[in-house]
Amino acid sequence: MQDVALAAGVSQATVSLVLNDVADSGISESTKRRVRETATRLGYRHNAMARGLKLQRSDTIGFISDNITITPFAAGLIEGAQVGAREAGKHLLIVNVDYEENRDNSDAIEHAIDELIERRVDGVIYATMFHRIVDIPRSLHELPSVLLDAQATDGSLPSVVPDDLGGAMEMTMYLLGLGHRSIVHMSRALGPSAVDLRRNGFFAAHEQFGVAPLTDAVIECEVTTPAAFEAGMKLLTRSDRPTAIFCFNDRMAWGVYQAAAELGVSIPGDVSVVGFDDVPLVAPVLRPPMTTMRLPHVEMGRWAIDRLISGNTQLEHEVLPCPLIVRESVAPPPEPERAKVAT
Amino acid sequence: MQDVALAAGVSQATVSLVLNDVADSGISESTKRRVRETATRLGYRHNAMARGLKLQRSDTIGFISDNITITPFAAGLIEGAQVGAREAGKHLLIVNVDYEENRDNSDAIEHAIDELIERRVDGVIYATMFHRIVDIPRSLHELPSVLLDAQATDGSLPSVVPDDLGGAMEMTMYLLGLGHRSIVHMSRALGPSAVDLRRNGFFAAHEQFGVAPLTDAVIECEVTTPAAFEAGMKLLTRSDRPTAIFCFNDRMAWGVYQAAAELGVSIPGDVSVVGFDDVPLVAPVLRPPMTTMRLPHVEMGRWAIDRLISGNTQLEHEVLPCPLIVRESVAPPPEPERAKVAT
DNA sequence: ACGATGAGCTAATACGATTAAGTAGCTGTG
DNA sequence: CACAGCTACTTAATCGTATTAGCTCATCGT
Repeated sequence: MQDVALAAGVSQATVSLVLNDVADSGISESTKRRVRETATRLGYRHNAMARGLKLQRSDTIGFISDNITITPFAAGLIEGAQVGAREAGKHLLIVNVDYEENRDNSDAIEHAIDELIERRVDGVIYATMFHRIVDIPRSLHELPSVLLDAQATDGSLPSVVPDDLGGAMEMTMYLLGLGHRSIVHMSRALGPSAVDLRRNGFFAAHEQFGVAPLTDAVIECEVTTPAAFEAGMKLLTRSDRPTAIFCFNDRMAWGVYQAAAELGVSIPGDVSVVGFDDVPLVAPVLRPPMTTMRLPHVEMGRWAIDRLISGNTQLEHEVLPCPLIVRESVAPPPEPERAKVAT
Repeated sequence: MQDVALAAGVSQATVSLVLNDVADSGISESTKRRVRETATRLGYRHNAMARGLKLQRSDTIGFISDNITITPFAAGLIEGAQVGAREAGKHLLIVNVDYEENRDNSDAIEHAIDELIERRVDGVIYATMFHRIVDIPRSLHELPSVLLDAQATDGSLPSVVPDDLGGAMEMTMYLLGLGHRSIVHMSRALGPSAVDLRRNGFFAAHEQFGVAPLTDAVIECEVTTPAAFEAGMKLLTRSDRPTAIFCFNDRMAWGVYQAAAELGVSIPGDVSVVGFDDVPLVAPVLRPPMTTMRLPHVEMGRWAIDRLISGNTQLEHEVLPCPLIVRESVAPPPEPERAKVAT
């Protein structure tokens, strides 16, 4: 700026006033033009660190996430946040932290937060790739923070999560509404919120509908396609084969698809199969395209950043709806063959 | 720092020397301890902006990428870069830019680069999600930059890309080596480097092996699972059905799997099917698990960041190998049924 | 002719750190 | 006892910007 000032024959202060378009600066148009020209000619670049130092803000938002690699979900969360940030003239400083369910890595997280604080980020988004409940590192309270796809054990921070409960309810109601009365929920052992909530939604829908769930309505296995395939093989060859299978997520549903294909069981003719998450590379390209619940990742990312930027200090806990994506894997239950007693 | 100094009864400079562990600072152990204690007690935090201003560096690397959302590849690239950055004490400032093949968005990219320069990032990684050739915005030359999964039209920047050519050759050689003589390459219209290179590799392998490729060895369709399914249906019902299908990527290969299932064609019994990319959620969980080439995303991300941090100014063009991941979708070609003339 | 007014700009300072150059006090030496 | 040399600090300049109070000068009204 000093150089530009010298070359344009004005003071450094003038350059600052001109380049920042300060209202009421009282700089004449001709000077403004001259300054701007010189700045471009000399290839002047603002120095965000100096400016940040003076202004006491960085226009940067920290984004801490676990295991970005493993899941296809990170992208949506990041994109939502990114777009919102750009609109507000902010940038995203993304830090990835490895997370394993059994390993305590709070050190790594604390460290990441410390570094963000040193950079004087305007706020922090703490995102997890699966909806779950987390302990909040103390230092997160030193600055505005929002939880993304997670909730605090002590509820001490605002957060945004998908409506797993409502989504699972809606999906189950949808199946019940079509006449299904023997629905199995294929899921994993309880633990992460997403698992618990979806299962609760499954039962809540039955209750609301006034239909008793099957006695062994839930079958558990690992959350992988091959594991779900194995489970599906058993399930579909049972004498009391259910008419609909509601899978915890799309990956598992795919496994059930594979089992059905192997056994010559038709979807949705013989059995309806639905998933959850709406993974773009999977759900719409299965044959037949799969009905599932969409996880509002982009919207959640957006909510988090907007919340942070708005400066709202209220302790909110936002639950965003999961839209039902109807495709072709669901049909009314097949007519029972033997007894067509009374229509 | 001033506050800490006051509270500890020393000068601000001393605090700086202590907290930065400056060698030969000649500060006594007792003073050091006292300063550190006071700093902790007062909750002192370094100010990265002030430090950056003074030191003229930000310890931050800009990461520009297109369409982070659409592909499952971004995660690997980012993770590799992230890990390398952390080891070097740097951070990643990630900017996402929308990219559509037909839309010129160089403005958005220029803008993103400008903002990174204003933040005085130590360098920029410019990543694309598909290996292709890009025009380099002028401003990228103002600071150290590396191209990730892309090459410059004018070759003016160092870059790292996967060995699509070599990978496709290796895969084709593998099939040829097993005895396959009628191999079809299912791909899309020429354009992006990945497409061209893999196709070239396919033909180069034939040449090197001294085997003439089929006359209509390449069939083109859209790069989606459903499109590949349609193409696969046609291909597998042809009278001169090939013994092996080498698909441009895993998504397409999946479509061929679907077609094979539909037609009762056995993989790999009747036809061998291979893909490319090794998409984690797809290739290993198909039935049977699919043989494919792994794209070294994490390694490329790592190479890019290391290259940037090393300060090496040489104009390198790194090509990283794609390992062949052998699973179960390949077998020797089936014995021809009619003519077992001369073994 | 002269003070008031306003337009158009500048000088000075602060933001929070790093670091080269100094200084005060002590010790050992010839 | 003078002084070099060391230890353990401190002083002060500097990085690039934003901002406010104040300065200069031309113009205007009376």
